[in-house]
Order: sequence, then structure tokens, then C-alpha cells
Amino acid sequence: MELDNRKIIILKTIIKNYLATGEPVGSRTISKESGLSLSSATIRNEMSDLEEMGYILQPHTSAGRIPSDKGYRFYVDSILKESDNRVEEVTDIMFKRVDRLESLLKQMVRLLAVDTNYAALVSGPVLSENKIRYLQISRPSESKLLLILVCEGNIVKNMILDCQEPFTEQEILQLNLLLNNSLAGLSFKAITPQLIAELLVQAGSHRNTVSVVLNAVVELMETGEDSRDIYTSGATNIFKYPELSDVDKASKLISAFEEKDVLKQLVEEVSRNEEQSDPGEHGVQVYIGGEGPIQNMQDCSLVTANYELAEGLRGVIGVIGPKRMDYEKVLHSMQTMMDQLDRMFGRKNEE
Amino acid sequence: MELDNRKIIILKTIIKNYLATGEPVGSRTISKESGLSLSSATIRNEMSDLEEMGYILQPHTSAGRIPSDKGYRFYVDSILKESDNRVEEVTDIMFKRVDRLESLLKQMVRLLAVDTNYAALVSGPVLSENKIRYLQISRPSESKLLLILVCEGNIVKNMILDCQEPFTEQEILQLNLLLNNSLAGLSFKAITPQLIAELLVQAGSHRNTVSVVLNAVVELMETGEDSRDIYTSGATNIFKYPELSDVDKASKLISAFEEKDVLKQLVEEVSRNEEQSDPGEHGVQVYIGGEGPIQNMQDCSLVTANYELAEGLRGVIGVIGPKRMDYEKVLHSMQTMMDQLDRMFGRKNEE
DNA sequence: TGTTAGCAGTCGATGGAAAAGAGTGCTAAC
DNA sequence: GTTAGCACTCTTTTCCATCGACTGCTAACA
Repeated sequence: MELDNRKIIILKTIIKNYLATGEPVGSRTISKESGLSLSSATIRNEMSDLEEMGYILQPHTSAGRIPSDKGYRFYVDSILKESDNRVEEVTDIMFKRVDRLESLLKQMVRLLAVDTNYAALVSGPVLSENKIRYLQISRPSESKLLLILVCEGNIVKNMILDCQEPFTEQEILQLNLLLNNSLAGLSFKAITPQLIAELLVQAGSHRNTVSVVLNAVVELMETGEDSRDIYTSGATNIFKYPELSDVDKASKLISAFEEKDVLKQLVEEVSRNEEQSDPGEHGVQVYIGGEGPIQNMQDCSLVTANYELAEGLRGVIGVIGPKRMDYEKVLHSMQTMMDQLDRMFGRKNEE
Repeated sequence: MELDNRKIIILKTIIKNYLATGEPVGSRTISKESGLSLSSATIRNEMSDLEEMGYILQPHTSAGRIPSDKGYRFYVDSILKESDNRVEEVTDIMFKRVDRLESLLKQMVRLLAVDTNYAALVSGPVLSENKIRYLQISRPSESKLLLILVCEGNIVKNMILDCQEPFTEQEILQLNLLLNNSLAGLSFKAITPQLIAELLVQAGSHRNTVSVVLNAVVELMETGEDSRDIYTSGATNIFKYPELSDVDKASKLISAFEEKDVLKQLVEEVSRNEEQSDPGEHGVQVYIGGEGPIQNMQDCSLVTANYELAEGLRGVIGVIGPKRMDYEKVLHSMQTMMDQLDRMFGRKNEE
């Protein structure tokens, strides 16, 4: 059997309607709303076919039809094909105050949640592929060493180290010079054992301290990996969707949004997937049902995209909602948000 | 009418029972469980009195009694009086890995939530009364200035400033010296306009830059105020309490826990209250019903305490649950947690 | 005078039957 | 190929009777 034009229209009508109401859609409704001048009986025949083909299904005998995963998949694909000439809808309220990346991300995620009526999340950018731009050690007190690390994208990290060793001002200056000359411009992965050994030799009498510092540098770069911040908003939106709002499911979901660990894993997996896929626009991915990273969220769908603030400084943005998510709206919202980010950070902040 | 001993026992029995079950308590139950050898009829008479006195109330005619706010208040007060010889119950799993304050606080709040079965929150410490220990500016690139601020308790803050002005190495060293000499040891409030003016004079030709830097310092100190982090855990515990778990109430509460703004305000108010009260142990406060900062959470109670990591570096820890909270347990858990914190940070980390 | 047993009455909770409602599938006619 | 109509199915809602948990009151008792 073939998915002819009429079937497509009916399928889309079913999905749109279900997205809007959350209720199974009956033949009469479609007859009235599809634009096709067909009676409910005819529609019923077509629906029978669609069900047989696996695009829709019936929760119980006397109910209307709801889209199956295959149906959703079809719908999303067809949207992705259409989505070119998009008009801006999300306005600039978005960036009232951009002074800090964090508040920017928070605003983004809140906007996304409000705009879509689903739960939204944004991961802070991660700098695994990122490069050291500048680093510096200094002496805030006699027994401490303060290590400052500035990375691509002006991400600043710091760590306080214990250090009893005496230093003259001069020595600290030299140390800073040495470290900057050898490490600036390097990515995390470029700090190889060989490089470290080399530096230790050059460090001369302060090799112990240098060793400690280098370890700290590596640790700081690494903690970017697993301690990526996750901002969320609109977790309670899930109560708007009956199929998710029984206490058990809701508790699980909301806990995931509160304790960020699950979301972190999820983001990790998503960004791993993205690397493999072709580096298209923003690597939009849609996971339906228990696919991929959301195996534990059987009744949810997840839409993600990647943003890139600067070379190698990437993060993930996502929306979690019921399967009957308004994919069109969500994809559009995300697209717009990505565009905004591009415009703000574009290639222009290479400095 | 007087609250005699027998009435007190009955009242306590009612409250304890209600805390455990969440159900209104009837006269027969009390007759069996109070330890008093009285028939249910006698208890009924006493309950009538207690209701008249406002300690308990009846949700509807044919139900048992539940504690009123006045009843809870009485109960909490009597616990606070008794609570001296407390035994340790919370073990040391608490501090598996202390390397970062943040993860410590996260662990604390999680533990508190698991331990009490209510929603818990901890505010990151705030340094309004805190002092600058060390500060430093440096030049990560030609057009930028990096300002590093180390405060009491080794809190490190930073900010990147735009600065086109040329500097020699020497000048930066001098500037650092000047700033450290004048600002180290000062609290936020001690940075007066006079002081700033003075420094600008001393800065000579670089007064513009110094002005920018000083503004940044003030801003960094200030942002400690309103951008205090809030960590939460166990928000979904509220589903365990029927009186809070209808969608409306739950949504509100959980939203508050997700978007931290409400909690921030709450913490602000709590710490303001604490300042006024006598600086007892940990300034434990109990808000019942719509009292004080939780006016919007009619059906909840809030228990808070203050912790102090170092001179002037304070935060708030709290538990939010239904009015029928197990106050005894919560107060005890908090106490233990505070003790742990004291032991860890005590006065010993004055360095 | 304080305590108790017993009984009538109230009110929410429970459960099951009946009715209503929404949809389908099928058949026969157009 | 399309449609009207009807029988059938299954969920949802409504209603009502019953049950159970209490209380308040009264009368009896120590």
C-alpha cells in the first residue's frame, strides 16, 4: 500500500489535532477539519489503512487514533524538509542583559520553556576541544598558590593550591612566562606527558611546584567535561500533558530536572551523537519514545540542537516533552534561538 | 481554660500521630496510644476543649482532629526546649569528597532531603560582610584586563574588562601593589567613595583604568549578594504528602524549586530575620503556614538554620515540607548537619 | 464531680450499576 | 469510490446505596 497524498493529509491532520488536544482523534473530527470534503466513513477507511501501515494506532477499540512513533517520525521529517523560509518570531526580549554567559543561558532556557510549553534545558558550553589562551599563577598568601586559566571564549577558571615552597617575585614572573610560552594556544589534549616532562626539565629547581601546577591545569581543563552546568526551566510544564502527569512519571522526570546528573549524561550522549553525524546546521536531533539517550523516558520525546559560541566551545540545547510534542513549533523555536546565538557570538568574537 | 498536663499529652499524641499518618486523628486512637488509661469518650471531652482553645481543628464534622498552626507552634516550641542531649545519627557519608565547596553543599542538601523526606535547600555562602584577601589584575591579551579577587574563605571571583590603554609590565606590578595595599582586608562596605577618590589620585596617569577596576571590584562583591547560588534536592518529595500533591500546589512549589528566584528571596528574608534575632546556636527558625517568608506557601512549613564557614561567610540551609512536618526529626537533622559544618570549617581555617 | 458506655447522627469514602458519549467496523445503497 | 446508518465496543461520568469513622450527647456509674 502506498502513502498517497490524501493519506498524508489525513495523517498530518491527525497528528496536528492530537498535538493540540492530547486526545485521540476520531474520523468525524478529521472529516470536518482536514479540508478534504470527505465523510467520516471514508476517512475511517483511510484510517484503517494508516493503522495497518503503522502510522497511527488505537489506544482502545472505541477510541480515535493517535500517532505512532512511525507517524511522529514521518511528521518531523516532513517539517525538517519544509523548514527553510522561517520568519523570526522570538523577539529580542531575549537578551536584555548579556553581561554574563550564565545569565544568558538561563534566559535562553526560560524563553524556550515558555515559548514551547515544554521542559527545556541548556548545557553550559564545554571546552574539551578548547584552547588555553592565557594562564597565570600568583601568591595570594604565603602558603598558597593561585592558578588562573583563561580559555578560548574568555572562560576563566581558577584553583587554589597549597604550596609551602618559597618564591621570589622574580621567580613567579619567570614561571608565568615559561608556562604561557609553552601552554598558550594548546588544547587540553595537547598537554601530553612528553610536554609535561619537557617543562619539568625547564623548571629547574621549582620542578615540584610546576608539576603541581600542571596537574591542576589538566584537572581544570577536565572538570570542564563533567561539571558542565545544566540550566533548566519549565519542568512543571509536564503537568500540562496528562500522559506524563501521574505522580510516578512526573516524579521521575522532575527529579531528573532537579538533580542534574541524568541530564548531564543525556547531554553527553547527545553531543557524542552529534559529532558522528554530519556537521549540518546545528545538528538538530529528535529522539522519540525510548530512543537513544532517553531510554528511561518512554513517554517523552527530546529535541536537541548544538550551539557553538567559539571554536570548540559547544553546548547543547534541548526540549523535553510528551511524544505528542508540537515538533514544528519546537524545531522552529530552537532554530530561532540558534540564529540569535550565532548572531551574537558568530565568528566575530575571535578578537 | 488551662492547658493542663493531660491536655498536653493528648495534644502531643494527636500531633505525633498526624505527623506519622497524615490522617486526622480520632478519639479512639488516642485512647489506645496516648498511654493514658482513658476511654475514648473522655478523650473526646478533652479534645473538645483543645479545639475550643484553638490547638486542634476538625476538617469536617465526622473526621478526627488535626493540629492547627497554634498546635504546631506549641509542639515545635516544646521540642526546641528539650533538644539538648542529641545523639549523632547522620554519619560521615556526608563528606566523601570535599574538594569543592559547591559539591559539598550539593551533598549536604541531598543528604538533608533524603534524610528528612522533605524538600531541602541550601544557599551558597554570601560574602557581603566578607573581606577582600587579595586581588590582582593581569593582561591576558592586549585589549583585555583580567581582574581576580580572592576573598575570605578562599572564594575566588573574576571579571574580564575591556581596556585599550597600554601598560608596561612594571606599571601593572605597581598597580597591583597599590590595590592590594589599599584594599586587602577591607569588606565590601568599607570601599567608600572617599577611598575610591583617594586611590584615583594615587593612580596618576592610569586613573581611568583604576576607576574601571574599582567599579568591577565593587560589582564583584555585590554580585555575591544577589547571585547567591541555591542548591535544592528532593523537590519531588512533596508528592508524598497528599495535602501538597494536587497539580496546582505541586506545580507552584516545584517551579519555585526550579527557578531559584523565589528561593533566593526567601533566603534573603530568612537571613535578614536571623540578623535581628539573638545570635544563638545556628539561628534556627521555623515558619509555619503562611508565616513570614513563605506567605505564598500556605500549606507548607519551613525550617531554616544558618551556617557560617568563616567570619562573615554565611549561608542558609532549609527544609520545606507540609505543615505536618516531623519537626523533631528535621530540627535534629539540621542540627547534626550544622555540627558537621562547624567541625569542618570551624575557626581553624583562619589560616 | 469526673469517667464511661452507648447510641444517634453526620459526612466523606467506596463501589458498583446505569447511562452517556465517543468511535469504529461493516453493510448496503448510491 | 463514496456515503449513510446501524450495531457494537469500550471508556467516562454520574448517581446512589452502603460503609465506616467520628463526634456529641445523654444517662448511668464510681
